[in-house]
Amino acid sequence: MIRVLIADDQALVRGALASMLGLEHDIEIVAQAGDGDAAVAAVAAHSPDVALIDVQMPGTDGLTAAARIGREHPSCRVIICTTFGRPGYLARAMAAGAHGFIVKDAPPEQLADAVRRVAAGLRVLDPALAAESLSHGACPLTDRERDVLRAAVEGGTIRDIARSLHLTDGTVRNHLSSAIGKTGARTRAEAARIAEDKGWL
Amino acid sequence: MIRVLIADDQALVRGALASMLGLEHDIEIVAQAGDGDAAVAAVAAHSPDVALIDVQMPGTDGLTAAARIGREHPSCRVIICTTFGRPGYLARAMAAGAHGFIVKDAPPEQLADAVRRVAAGLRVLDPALAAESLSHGACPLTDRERDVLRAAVEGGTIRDIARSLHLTDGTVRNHLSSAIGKTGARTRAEAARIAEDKGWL
DNA sequence: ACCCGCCACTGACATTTGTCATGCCCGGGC
DNA sequence: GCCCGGGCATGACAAATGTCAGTGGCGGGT
Repeated sequence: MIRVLIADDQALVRGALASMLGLEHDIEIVAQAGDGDAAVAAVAAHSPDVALIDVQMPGTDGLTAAARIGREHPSCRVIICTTFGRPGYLARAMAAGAHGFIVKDAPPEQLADAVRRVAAGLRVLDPALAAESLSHGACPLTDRERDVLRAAVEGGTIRDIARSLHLTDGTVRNHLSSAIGKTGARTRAEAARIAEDKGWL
Repeated sequence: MIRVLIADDQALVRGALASMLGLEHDIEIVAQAGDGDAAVAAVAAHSPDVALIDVQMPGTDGLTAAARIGREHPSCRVIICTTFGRPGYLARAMAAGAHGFIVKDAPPEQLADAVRRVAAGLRVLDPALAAESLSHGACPLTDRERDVLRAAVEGGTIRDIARSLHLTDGTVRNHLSSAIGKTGARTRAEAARIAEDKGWL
Protein backbone atom coordinates (compact mmCIF):
# COMPACT_ATOMS: atom_id res chain seq x y z
CA MET A 1 0.00 0.00 0.00
CA ILE A 2 1.30 3.43 -0.97
CA ARG A 3 0.31 5.98 1.65
CA VAL A 4 -0.51 9.35 0.07
CA LEU A 5 -1.14 12.90 1.32
CA ILE A 6 -3.07 15.36 -0.86
CA ALA A 7 -2.70 19.12 -0.45
CA ASP A 8 -4.77 21.54 -2.53
CA ASP A 9 -6.57 24.67 -1.46
CA GLN A 10 -9.71 23.91 -3.45
CA ALA A 11 -11.70 21.46 -1.36
CA LEU A 12 -13.70 20.22 -4.32
CA VAL A 13 -10.74 19.20 -6.46
CA ARG A 14 -8.89 17.92 -3.40
CA GLY A 15 -11.77 15.62 -2.60
CA ALA A 16 -12.14 14.62 -6.22
CA LEU A 17 -8.47 13.75 -6.56
CA ALA A 18 -8.70 11.78 -3.33
CA SER A 19 -11.63 9.73 -4.50
CA MET A 20 -10.00 9.10 -7.86
CA LEU A 21 -6.74 7.93 -6.31
CA GLY A 22 -8.67 6.01 -3.67
CA LEU A 23 -10.06 3.77 -6.40
CA GLU A 24 -6.59 2.37 -7.01
CA HIS A 25 -6.06 -0.82 -5.04
CA ASP A 26 -2.47 -0.12 -4.10
CA ILE A 27 -2.99 3.51 -3.03
CA GLU A 28 -4.38 4.78 0.26
CA ILE A 29 -5.14 8.43 1.04
CA VAL A 30 -3.99 8.96 4.59
CA ALA A 31 -4.41 12.72 4.93
CA GLN A 32 -5.53 15.91 3.20
CA ALA A 33 -4.49 19.54 3.68
CA GLY A 34 -5.71 22.90 2.41
CA ASP A 35 -2.56 24.96 2.82
CA GLY A 36 1.20 24.62 3.05
CA ASP A 37 1.51 24.63 6.82
CA ALA A 38 -1.20 22.03 7.19
CA ALA A 39 0.59 19.92 4.59
CA VAL A 40 3.88 19.96 6.51
CA ALA A 41 2.05 19.17 9.75
CA ALA A 42 0.17 16.33 8.09
CA VAL A 43 3.39 14.83 6.78
CA ALA A 44 4.80 14.93 10.32
CA ALA A 45 1.65 13.35 11.75
CA HIS A 46 1.02 10.61 9.19
CA SER A 47 4.42 10.10 7.54
CA PRO A 48 3.00 9.29 4.09
CA ASP A 49 5.12 7.75 1.36
CA VAL A 50 4.11 10.38 -1.19
CA ALA A 51 2.83 13.95 -0.82
CA LEU A 52 0.87 15.37 -3.74
CA ILE A 53 1.05 19.15 -3.39
CA ASP A 54 -0.50 21.99 -5.36
CA VAL A 55 1.54 25.14 -5.92
CA GLN A 56 -1.17 27.76 -5.41
CA MET A 57 -2.19 27.71 -1.77
CA PRO A 58 -2.96 30.45 0.72
CA GLY A 59 -0.25 31.22 3.26
CA THR A 60 2.74 28.92 2.77
CA ASP A 61 2.71 28.01 -0.91
CA GLY A 62 3.28 24.54 -2.25
CA LEU A 63 6.86 25.05 -3.34
CA THR A 64 8.10 26.27 0.04
CA ALA A 65 6.07 23.52 1.72
CA ALA A 66 7.83 21.03 -0.55
CA ALA A 67 11.20 22.45 0.46
CA ARG A 68 10.33 22.14 4.17
CA ILE A 69 9.14 18.55 3.70
CA GLY A 70 12.29 17.68 1.81
CA ARG A 71 14.41 19.04 4.65
CA GLU A 72 12.44 17.82 7.64
CA HIS A 73 10.98 14.56 6.33
CA PRO A 74 13.27 13.23 3.62
CA SER A 75 11.53 9.85 3.66
CA CYS A 76 8.42 11.45 2.13
CA ARG A 77 8.66 11.97 -1.60
CA VAL A 78 6.93 15.01 -3.05
CA ILE A 79 4.99 15.44 -6.29
CA ILE A 80 4.15 19.01 -7.28
CA CYS A 81 0.79 19.20 -9.03
CA THR A 82 -0.12 22.51 -10.58
CA THR A 83 -2.56 24.30 -12.82
CA PHE A 84 0.11 26.24 -14.66
CA GLY A 85 3.06 24.56 -16.34
CA ARG A 86 5.40 27.45 -15.74
CA PRO A 87 9.08 26.75 -16.31
CA GLY A 88 10.06 28.60 -13.15
CA TYR A 89 7.79 26.40 -11.06
CA LEU A 90 9.45 23.26 -12.37
CA ALA A 91 12.87 24.71 -11.65
CA ARG A 92 11.93 25.68 -8.14
CA ALA A 93 10.22 22.35 -7.51
CA MET A 94 13.38 20.48 -8.49
CA ALA A 95 15.50 22.82 -6.39
CA ALA A 96 13.18 22.07 -3.46
CA GLY A 97 13.90 18.37 -3.86
CA ALA A 98 10.60 17.33 -5.39
CA HIS A 99 10.53 13.93 -7.11
CA GLY A 100 7.70 14.62 -9.52
CA PHE A 101 5.98 17.47 -11.34
CA ILE A 102 2.63 17.05 -13.01
CA VAL A 103 0.23 19.58 -14.54
CA LYS A 104 -3.51 19.42 -14.12
CA ASP A 105 -3.93 19.24 -17.90
CA ALA A 106 -2.47 15.75 -17.87
CA PRO A 107 -4.66 12.72 -18.57
CA PRO A 108 -6.11 11.31 -15.34
CA GLU A 109 -4.50 7.87 -15.65
CA GLN A 110 -1.15 9.58 -15.42
CA LEU A 111 -1.66 10.59 -11.82
CA ALA A 112 -1.78 7.17 -10.21
CA ASP A 113 1.10 6.21 -12.45
CA ALA A 114 3.15 9.16 -11.25
CA VAL A 115 2.43 8.27 -7.64
CA ARG A 116 3.63 4.70 -8.19
CA ARG A 117 6.77 5.74 -10.01
CA VAL A 118 7.70 8.31 -7.42
CA ALA A 119 6.98 5.86 -4.60
CA ALA A 120 9.38 3.49 -6.34
CA GLY A 121 12.10 6.13 -6.25
CA LEU A 122 11.84 7.30 -9.84
CA ARG A 123 11.43 10.89 -10.94
CA VAL A 124 8.42 12.00 -12.96
CA LEU A 125 8.36 15.11 -15.07
CA ASP A 126 6.99 16.39 -18.33
CA PRO A 127 9.83 16.29 -20.90
CA ALA A 128 8.53 19.27 -22.88
CA LEU A 129 8.27 21.43 -19.80
CA ALA A 130 11.68 20.31 -18.58
CA ALA A 131 13.19 21.31 -21.91
CA GLU A 132 11.54 24.70 -21.77
CA SER A 133 12.68 25.18 -18.22
CA LEU A 134 16.26 24.44 -19.18
CA SER A 135 16.31 26.39 -22.43
CA HIS A 136 14.75 29.47 -20.92
CA GLY A 137 17.42 29.37 -18.27
CA ALA A 138 17.07 30.49 -14.73
CA CYS A 139 15.34 33.66 -13.65
CA PRO A 140 17.56 36.60 -14.64
CA LEU A 141 16.04 38.94 -12.07
CA THR A 142 17.82 39.96 -8.91
CA ASP A 143 16.04 39.60 -5.54
CA ARG A 144 15.13 43.24 -5.40
CA GLU A 145 13.80 43.30 -8.92
CA ARG A 146 11.54 40.40 -8.05
CA ASP A 147 10.29 42.20 -4.95
CA VAL A 148 9.52 45.29 -6.96
CA LEU A 149 7.75 43.35 -9.70
CA ARG A 150 5.72 41.43 -7.14
CA ALA A 151 4.58 44.74 -5.70
CA ALA A 152 3.91 46.06 -9.20
CA VAL A 153 1.39 43.37 -10.16
CA GLU A 154 -1.11 44.99 -7.80
CA GLY A 155 -1.27 47.86 -10.24
CA GLY A 156 -0.38 50.66 -7.84
CA THR A 157 1.72 53.68 -8.66
CA ILE A 158 5.49 53.88 -8.29
CA ARG A 159 5.05 55.70 -5.00
CA ASP A 160 2.87 52.89 -3.66
CA ILE A 161 5.54 50.35 -4.51
CA ALA A 162 8.26 52.54 -3.04
CA ARG A 163 6.37 52.93 0.23
CA SER A 164 5.48 49.27 0.51
CA LEU A 165 9.18 48.35 0.17
CA HIS A 166 10.60 51.33 2.08
CA LEU A 167 12.53 52.56 -0.92
CA THR A 168 12.88 55.81 -2.82
CA ASP A 169 10.80 56.42 -5.92
CA GLY A 170 13.97 56.67 -7.97
CA THR A 171 15.28 53.33 -6.76
CA VAL A 172 12.02 51.62 -7.59
CA ARG A 173 12.12 53.16 -11.04
CA ASN A 174 15.63 51.90 -11.56
CA HIS A 175 14.76 48.37 -10.51
CA LEU A 176 11.67 48.43 -12.67
CA SER A 177 13.59 49.77 -15.62
CA SER A 178 16.13 47.00 -15.25
CA ALA A 179 13.41 44.38 -14.92
CA ILE A 180 11.68 45.76 -18.00
CA GLY A 181 14.93 45.45 -19.88
CA LYS A 182 15.60 41.89 -18.74
CA THR A 183 12.11 40.67 -19.57
CA GLY A 184 12.03 42.39 -22.94
CA ALA A 185 8.89 44.25 -21.94
CA ARG A 186 7.94 47.83 -22.65
CA THR A 187 5.93 48.57 -19.54
CA ARG A 188 6.19 47.52 -15.94
CA ALA A 189 2.76 45.93 -16.26
CA GLU A 190 3.98 43.82 -19.16
CA ALA A 191 7.17 42.95 -17.31
CA ALA A 192 5.12 41.82 -14.33
CA ARG A 193 2.90 39.64 -16.52
CA ILE A 194 5.87 38.05 -18.27
CA ALA A 195 7.66 37.32 -15.01
CA GLU A 196 4.48 35.85 -13.53
CA ASP A 197 3.96 33.71 -16.62
CA LYS A 198 7.41 32.21 -16.35
CA GLY A 199 6.94 31.49 -12.67
CA TRP A 200 9.61 33.91 -11.54
CA LEU A 201 7.62 35.57 -8.80
CA MET B 1 -30.38 7.83 -12.71
CA ILE B 2 -29.29 11.42 -13.22
CA ARG B 3 -27.31 11.70 -16.44
CA VAL B 4 -24.46 14.20 -16.11
CA LEU B 5 -22.02 15.93 -18.46
CA ILE B 6 -18.76 17.33 -17.12
CA ALA B 7 -16.87 20.12 -18.91
CA ASP B 8 -13.53 21.37 -17.62
CA ASP B 9 -10.36 22.17 -19.51
CA GLN B 10 -8.07 20.47 -17.01
CA ALA B 11 -8.21 16.78 -17.78
CA LEU B 12 -6.99 15.76 -14.36
CA VAL B 13 -9.66 17.57 -12.39
CA ARG B 14 -12.28 16.65 -14.97
CA GLY B 15 -11.47 12.99 -14.51
CA ALA B 16 -11.30 13.37 -10.76
CA LEU B 17 -14.69 15.06 -10.59
CA ALA B 18 -16.09 12.34 -12.82
CA SER B 19 -14.83 9.54 -10.62
CA MET B 20 -16.07 11.29 -7.49
CA LEU B 21 -19.57 11.81 -8.91
CA GLY B 22 -19.49 8.34 -10.41
CA LEU B 23 -19.35 6.89 -6.89
CA GLU B 24 -22.87 8.17 -6.25
CA HIS B 25 -25.44 5.48 -6.96
CA ASP B 26 -28.01 7.77 -8.55
CA ILE B 27 -25.57 9.66 -10.80
CA GLU B 28 -24.12 8.57 -14.10
CA ILE B 29 -21.44 10.45 -16.06
CA VAL B 30 -22.51 10.21 -19.70
CA ALA B 31 -19.97 12.55 -21.30
CA GLN B 32 -16.99 14.80 -20.74
CA ALA B 33 -15.71 17.84 -22.64
CA GLY B 34 -12.58 19.97 -22.56
CA ASP B 35 -13.92 23.20 -24.06
CA GLY B 36 -17.14 25.08 -24.63
CA ASP B 37 -17.84 23.91 -28.15
CA ALA B 38 -17.29 20.28 -27.20
CA ALA B 39 -19.64 20.78 -24.27
CA VAL B 40 -22.45 22.07 -26.48
CA ALA B 41 -21.89 19.24 -28.93
CA ALA B 42 -21.87 16.68 -26.14
CA VAL B 43 -25.15 18.00 -24.79
CA ALA B 44 -26.66 17.61 -28.25
CA ALA B 45 -25.27 14.10 -28.61
CA HIS B 46 -26.07 12.69 -25.16
CA SER B 47 -28.87 14.95 -23.88
CA PRO B 48 -27.79 14.78 -20.23
CA ASP B 49 -30.04 15.93 -17.41
CA VAL B 50 -27.36 18.14 -15.91
CA ALA B 51 -24.28 19.82 -17.38
CA LEU B 52 -21.51 20.74 -14.96
CA ILE B 53 -19.45 23.43 -16.69
CA ASP B 54 -16.29 25.26 -15.71
CA VAL B 55 -15.98 28.95 -16.60
CA GLN B 56 -12.34 29.04 -17.68
CA MET B 57 -11.99 27.06 -20.88
CA PRO B 58 -10.07 27.64 -24.09
CA GLY B 59 -12.11 28.88 -27.06
CA THR B 60 -15.77 29.19 -26.14
CA ASP B 61 -15.82 29.88 -22.42
CA GLY B 62 -18.17 28.20 -19.97
CA LEU B 63 -20.58 31.11 -19.62
CA THR B 64 -21.25 31.47 -23.34
CA ALA B 65 -21.50 27.67 -23.63
CA ALA B 66 -24.08 27.76 -20.85
CA ALA B 67 -26.06 30.40 -22.73
CA ARG B 68 -25.99 28.31 -25.91
CA ILE B 69 -27.13 25.22 -24.04
CA GLY B 70 -29.93 27.16 -22.37
CA ARG B 71 -31.16 28.33 -25.77
CA GLU B 72 -30.66 25.20 -27.83
CA HIS B 73 -31.27 22.48 -25.26
CA PRO B 74 -33.55 23.86 -22.55
CA SER B 75 -34.18 20.40 -21.11
CA CYS B 76 -30.56 20.25 -19.90
CA ARG B 77 -29.99 22.15 -16.68
CA VAL B 78 -26.62 23.83 -16.23
CA ILE B 79 -24.43 24.15 -13.16
CA ILE B 80 -21.52 26.58 -13.44
CA CYS B 81 -18.52 25.37 -11.48
CA THR B 82 -15.62 27.75 -11.14
CA THR B 83 -12.35 28.41 -9.41
CA PHE B 84 -13.10 32.07 -8.74
CA GLY B 85 -16.23 33.20 -6.96
CA ARG B 86 -16.48 36.46 -8.84
CA PRO B 87 -19.75 38.33 -8.53
CA GLY B 88 -19.82 39.12 -12.23
CA TYR B 89 -19.56 35.44 -13.09
CA LEU B 90 -22.56 34.63 -10.96
CA ALA B 91 -24.55 37.46 -12.56
CA ARG B 92 -23.64 36.31 -16.06
CA ALA B 93 -24.34 32.68 -15.22
CA MET B 94 -27.84 33.57 -14.04
CA ALA B 95 -28.39 35.74 -17.10
CA ALA B 96 -27.35 32.77 -19.23
CA GLY B 97 -30.07 30.68 -17.61
CA ALA B 98 -27.86 28.52 -15.40
CA HIS B 99 -29.61 26.68 -12.57
CA GLY B 100 -26.67 26.37 -10.23
CA PHE B 101 -23.39 28.05 -9.36
CA ILE B 102 -20.76 26.36 -7.24
CA VAL B 103 -17.15 27.31 -6.44
CA LYS B 104 -14.32 24.82 -6.30
CA ASP B 105 -13.62 25.81 -2.70
CA ALA B 106 -16.85 24.18 -1.64
CA PRO B 107 -16.80 20.94 0.39
CA PRO B 108 -16.90 17.89 -1.90
CA GLU B 109 -20.19 16.51 -0.55
CA GLN B 110 -21.88 19.63 -1.81
CA LEU B 111 -21.31 18.76 -5.44
CA ALA B 112 -23.47 15.64 -5.67
CA ASP B 113 -26.05 17.46 -3.61
CA ALA B 114 -26.07 20.36 -6.03
CA VAL B 115 -26.47 17.99 -8.97
CA ARG B 116 -29.48 16.34 -7.31
CA ARG B 117 -31.12 19.62 -6.40
CA VAL B 118 -30.66 21.07 -9.85
CA ALA B 119 -31.90 17.87 -11.47
CA ALA B 120 -35.00 18.21 -9.29
CA GLY B 121 -35.59 21.68 -10.70
CA LEU B 122 -34.24 23.68 -7.78
CA ARG B 123 -31.65 26.42 -8.02
CA VAL B 124 -28.34 26.14 -6.19
CA LEU B 125 -26.17 29.12 -5.37
CA ASP B 126 -23.92 30.42 -2.65
CA PRO B 127 -25.93 32.94 -0.58
CA ALA B 128 -22.89 35.04 0.33
CA LEU B 129 -21.80 35.32 -3.27
CA ALA B 130 -25.33 36.09 -4.41
CA ALA B 131 -25.53 38.91 -1.87
CA GLU B 132 -22.21 40.32 -3.04
CA SER B 133 -23.30 40.05 -6.63
CA LEU B 134 -26.47 41.99 -5.92
CA SER B 135 -24.95 44.60 -3.64
CA HIS B 136 -22.06 45.33 -5.97
CA GLY B 137 -24.60 45.88 -8.70
CA ALA B 138 -24.08 45.25 -12.35
CA CYS B 139 -20.95 46.12 -14.27
CA PRO B 140 -20.84 49.93 -14.64
CA LEU B 141 -18.54 49.81 -17.64
CA THR B 142 -19.66 50.51 -21.18
CA ASP B 143 -18.85 48.01 -23.96
CA ARG B 144 -15.96 50.07 -25.21
CA GLU B 145 -14.49 50.55 -21.78
CA ARG B 146 -14.54 46.80 -21.30
CA ASP B 147 -12.83 46.29 -24.66
CA VAL B 148 -10.13 48.76 -23.75
CA LEU B 149 -9.59 47.26 -20.31
CA ARG B 150 -9.41 43.78 -21.79
CA ALA B 151 -6.69 45.00 -24.11
CA ALA B 152 -4.97 46.76 -21.22
CA VAL B 153 -4.48 43.63 -19.10
CA GLU B 154 -1.79 42.50 -21.53
CA GLY B 155 0.34 45.34 -20.22
CA GLY B 156 1.05 47.08 -23.53
CA THR B 157 1.29 50.80 -24.04
CA ILE B 158 -1.64 53.07 -24.92
CA ARG B 159 -0.58 53.00 -28.54
CA ASP B 160 -0.65 49.20 -28.58
CA ILE B 161 -4.19 49.22 -27.25
CA ALA B 162 -5.23 51.92 -29.71
CA ARG B 163 -3.86 49.95 -32.64
CA SER B 164 -5.37 46.66 -31.57
CA LEU B 165 -8.80 48.33 -31.41
CA HIS B 166 -8.33 50.67 -34.39
CA LEU B 167 -8.78 53.76 -32.26
CA THR B 168 -6.91 56.97 -31.62
CA ASP B 169 -4.56 57.25 -28.66
CA GLY B 170 -6.70 60.02 -27.24
CA THR B 171 -9.87 57.98 -27.41
CA VAL B 172 -8.23 55.08 -25.64
CA ARG B 173 -7.01 57.43 -22.96
CA ASN B 174 -10.53 58.78 -22.52
CA HIS B 175 -12.05 55.33 -22.18
CA LEU B 176 -9.31 54.29 -19.78
CA SER B 177 -9.71 57.43 -17.73
CA SER B 178 -13.41 56.81 -17.46
CA ALA B 179 -12.87 53.15 -16.52
CA ILE B 180 -10.32 54.19 -13.92
CA GLY B 181 -12.87 56.56 -12.45
CA LYS B 182 -15.66 53.98 -12.39
CA THR B 183 -13.52 51.31 -10.77
CA GLY B 184 -12.04 53.68 -8.22
CA ALA B 185 -8.54 52.79 -9.37
CA ARG B 186 -5.58 55.07 -9.79
CA THR B 187 -3.87 53.35 -12.70
CA ARG B 188 -5.10 51.50 -15.73
CA ALA B 189 -3.32 48.40 -14.46
CA GLU B 190 -5.21 48.61 -11.20
CA ALA B 191 -8.49 49.24 -13.02
CA ALA B 192 -7.88 46.16 -15.15
CA ARG B 193 -7.18 44.02 -12.09
CA ILE B 194 -10.28 45.25 -10.30
CA ALA B 195 -12.52 44.66 -13.29
CA GLU B 196 -11.05 41.19 -13.76
CA ASP B 197 -11.57 40.40 -10.08
CA LYS B 198 -15.22 41.29 -10.24
CA GLY B 199 -15.68 39.20 -13.35
CA TRP B 200 -16.50 42.15 -15.58
CA LEU B 201 -14.23 41.19 -18.45
C1' DA C 1 44.00 44.57 -2.28
C1' DC C 2 41.38 44.59 -6.14
C1' DC C 3 37.41 43.86 -9.03
C1' DC C 4 32.66 42.97 -9.79
C1' DG C 5 27.83 42.60 -9.02
C1' DC C 6 23.94 44.01 -6.39
C1' DC C 7 21.69 47.49 -3.79
C1' DA C 8 20.39 52.25 -2.85
C1' DC C 9 20.14 56.87 -4.07
C1' DT C 10 20.30 61.44 -6.77
C1' DG C 11 19.32 64.46 -10.54
C1' DA C 12 18.07 65.33 -15.17
C1' DC C 13 15.57 64.28 -19.30
C1' DA C 14 12.10 62.96 -22.89
C1' DT C 15 7.81 60.27 -23.05
C1' DT C 16 3.85 58.51 -21.57
C1' DT C 17 -0.10 58.80 -18.99
C1' DG C 18 -4.29 60.59 -16.77
C1' DT C 19 -7.48 64.45 -16.71
C1' DC C 20 -10.36 67.90 -18.54
C1' DA C 21 -12.90 70.84 -21.79
C1' DT C 22 -14.76 70.80 -26.10
C1' DG C 23 -16.79 69.27 -30.39
C1' DC C 24 -19.25 66.07 -33.64
C1' DC C 25 -22.17 62.11 -34.92
C1' DC C 26 -25.58 58.77 -33.94
C1' DG C 27 -29.71 56.39 -31.96
C1' DG C 28 -33.27 55.96 -28.45
C1' DG C 29 -36.75 57.96 -25.40
C1' DC C 30 -39.84 61.85 -24.06
C1' DG D 1 -38.63 68.08 -32.34
C1' DC D 2 -35.57 67.96 -28.29
C1' DC D 3 -32.56 65.99 -25.03
C1' DC D 4 -29.35 62.62 -23.39
C1' DG D 5 -25.93 59.05 -23.28
C1' DG D 6 -22.40 56.70 -25.70
C1' DG D 7 -18.61 56.51 -29.05
C1' DC D 8 -14.97 59.03 -31.28
C1' DA D 9 -11.89 62.63 -31.69
C1' DT D 10 -8.81 66.93 -30.67
C1' DG D 11 -5.93 69.84 -27.93
C1' DA D 12 -3.81 71.22 -23.83
C1' DC D 13 -1.82 70.54 -19.27
C1' DA D 14 0.09 68.45 -14.98
C1' DA D 15 1.77 64.38 -13.16
C1' DA D 16 3.71 59.89 -13.51
C1' DT D 17 6.88 56.98 -15.82
C1' DG D 18 11.05 55.04 -18.15
C1' DT D 19 15.83 55.95 -19.17
C1' DC D 20 20.46 57.38 -18.31
C1' DA D 21 24.69 58.76 -16.04
C1' DG D 22 26.91 58.94 -11.93
C1' DT D 23 27.77 58.23 -6.68
C1' DG D 24 28.63 55.30 -2.73
C1' DG D 25 28.31 51.16 0.25
C1' DC D 26 28.63 46.29 0.88
C1' DG D 27 30.13 41.57 0.29
C1' DG D 28 32.15 37.69 -2.32
C1' DG D 29 35.77 36.10 -5.25
C1' DT D 30 40.75 35.64 -6.73
